[in-house]
Amino acid sequence: MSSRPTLAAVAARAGVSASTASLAFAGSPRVAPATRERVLSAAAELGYAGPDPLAASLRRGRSGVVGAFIGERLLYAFRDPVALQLLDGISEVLSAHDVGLLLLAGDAGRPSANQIARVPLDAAIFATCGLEDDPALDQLRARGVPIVAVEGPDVEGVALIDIDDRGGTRDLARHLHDLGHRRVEVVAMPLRLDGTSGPVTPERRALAHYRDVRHRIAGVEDVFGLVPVYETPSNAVDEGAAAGRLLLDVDPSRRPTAIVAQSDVLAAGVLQAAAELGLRVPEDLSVVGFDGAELPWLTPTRLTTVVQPSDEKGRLAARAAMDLVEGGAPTRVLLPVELRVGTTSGRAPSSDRSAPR
Amino acid sequence: MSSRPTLAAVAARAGVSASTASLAFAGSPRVAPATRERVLSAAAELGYAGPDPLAASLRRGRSGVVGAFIGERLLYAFRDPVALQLLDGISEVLSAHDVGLLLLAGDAGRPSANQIARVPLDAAIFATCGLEDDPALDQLRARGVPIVAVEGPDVEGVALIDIDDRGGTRDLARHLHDLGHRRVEVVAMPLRLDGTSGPVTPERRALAHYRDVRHRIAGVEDVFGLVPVYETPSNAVDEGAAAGRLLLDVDPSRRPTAIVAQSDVLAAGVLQAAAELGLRVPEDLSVVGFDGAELPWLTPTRLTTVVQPSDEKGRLAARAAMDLVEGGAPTRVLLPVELRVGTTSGRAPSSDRSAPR
DNA sequence: AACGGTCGTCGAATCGATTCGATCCGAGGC
DNA sequence: GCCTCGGATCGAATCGATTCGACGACCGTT
Repeated sequence: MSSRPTLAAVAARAGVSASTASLAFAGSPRVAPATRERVLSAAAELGYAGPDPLAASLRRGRSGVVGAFIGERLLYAFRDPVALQLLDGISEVLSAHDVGLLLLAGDAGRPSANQIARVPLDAAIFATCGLEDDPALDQLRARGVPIVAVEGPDVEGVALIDIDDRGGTRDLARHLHDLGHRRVEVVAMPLRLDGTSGPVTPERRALAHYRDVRHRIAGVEDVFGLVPVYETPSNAVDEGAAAGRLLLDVDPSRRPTAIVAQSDVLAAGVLQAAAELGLRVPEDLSVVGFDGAELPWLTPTRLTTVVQPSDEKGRLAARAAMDLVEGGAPTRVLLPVELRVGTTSGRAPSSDRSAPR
Repeated sequence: MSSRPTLAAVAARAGVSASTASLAFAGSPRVAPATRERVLSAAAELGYAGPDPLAASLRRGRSGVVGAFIGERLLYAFRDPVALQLLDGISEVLSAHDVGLLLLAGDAGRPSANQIARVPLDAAIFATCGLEDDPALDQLRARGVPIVAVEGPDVEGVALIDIDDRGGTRDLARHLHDLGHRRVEVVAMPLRLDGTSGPVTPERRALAHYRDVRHRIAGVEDVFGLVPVYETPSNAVDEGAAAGRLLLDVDPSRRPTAIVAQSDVLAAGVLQAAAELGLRVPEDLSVVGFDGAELPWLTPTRLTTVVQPSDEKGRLAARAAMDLVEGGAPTRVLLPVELRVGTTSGRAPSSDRSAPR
């Protein structure tokens, strides 16, 4: 009936002071083994399960919890294999430090200000959201919570983990160019999460929230100049398929010979659309993706893509977070990516082919 | 340079007592609007972002954090669409209460005792793990943390959210029986997470950790009696495919005419294996799943399956957790499921057919 | 003018540990 | 026999808020 026993109660029963009991639980070498034993068995008798994490956190000034901000609703965010690997990497490192991982994703995709205010965070990782004007960002900074951004907002005082989106897409584009492709179109991930889809206008592009999306467009343009970009409302297979149908179901003379999807998931959708329309890949159409995600159901097709180290990204982000907690200064990292040629890219159809280089 | 301002500092600057300042931040109606204003602007001037969650939590005795235990490593757990929906449901409800969701999954799949001890939890939800002898369970109970189990451990004092696994599989089995199937085999999810795969012996079955797996076997046996059960090491498409290859690549006279996969994900794998072996579904083989998961890449195939309300399960679990936090008594819920006949089940091949009933 | 009732503000106790410097004790050195 | 040293334990301050009962002032009654 009475409330749980406290450290003081245990100490009293063991005949030691609270400070000693605390030391005993912390496993300090300054307490004699025999004493520790006494304390521990007193605790067992009282059903004391160890120091209250809340009280300990308050005193220590650390909560042992790191928050991960997910830009979308959980359900959608984790359909993305890259987001999943990222989070897995984060979780792996945090666990090793006995630190908890708090998921922050609201109903509308964005955690409420209230929620952020109530939750004790040692650090925050912006995992799949890239808003420089995110209100949560200011809120956290005001509170003095260290922040790590993964391909996220590039702001003073924030640690940054980036991958070479632009270089990677450039390699991809060059690969296609070498194969003789000249009519290339891009299927883009959302530029911001407002449900918009369709051809991307310059105005729209100026509104882009996500740096990776911008960079992945820029990489293609480095090689092909201005290309049509079609924005999907969400990074999902079916949206890729929908975009694919629109771009491919046109007069063959206007049909692109290659599609650069900004993610493997979108690319899978485009492949699906191509199959529906009876287009052979890569004979009639090349499709390339980005991420190097594991999509077992794609077998035996192997997507031409750019492999990024998603899990390493997560691990680095978590380590950066732990570093900041320890008082380290924010750093920036740029991770390399690697082109992986699969079975979905080939020479441009002969009627369209230009002599390579 | 100096540390963050405290409530006391803000109060001093506003010329009120700490208690009043606290009331002001809490939005209590007992504080005069003018005073509240003074406090708020004093806070703004000092760069005070609101009461420290840790201190507030300690005093209140609530941390505003609910933990979700994931039985596996994040990466694998969330490949399962059902787990994802479950978590999404949980997240939705918790967000509405301004409560944070802490993911507990260790490197080896199991959070370390240390991690659990350090993290302040108001309640814990056992989301995708069903161990009655989980050490974490005892640890949490000792600490007095309320627990909700989702198809999880059935223990005194724990709230339980269950679905009708047995009834659902029974419906599924009856459906197959009505179609004339007599040689039926089960592809099971892991009975416990130790990497084992292969035919399930009675001894193995006794070791089963997961109630849903046991119930889903029992449901089939209610109709067909003892049937061969093949255990997969992990609930994933490729494991389903591997199992499928083994069970289907045998002499046609011994080949099952129907396979009951314990999840849609496994069923998808079996379908893949069947395709590789040139078996037509449902003409040569019927395949049924469980869950009613959304697997967009399966289109246009529609799996015959049992639909369970995964998201509702999550929402109920979260509500149960909030209830327990408020001091409510643990309850048990059994959610209904519904058979959904798709395109993957049909009459048993004529050579095998027995006259239905 | 005394009194009852509100409304707003304040004091003080409390939540449950951690931690640093001080203290105490016995053993060993000279 | 006295002094020192080191290991074990203890006291007291502290972390930063919340909350309840008390208190003072002001208003309207009778």
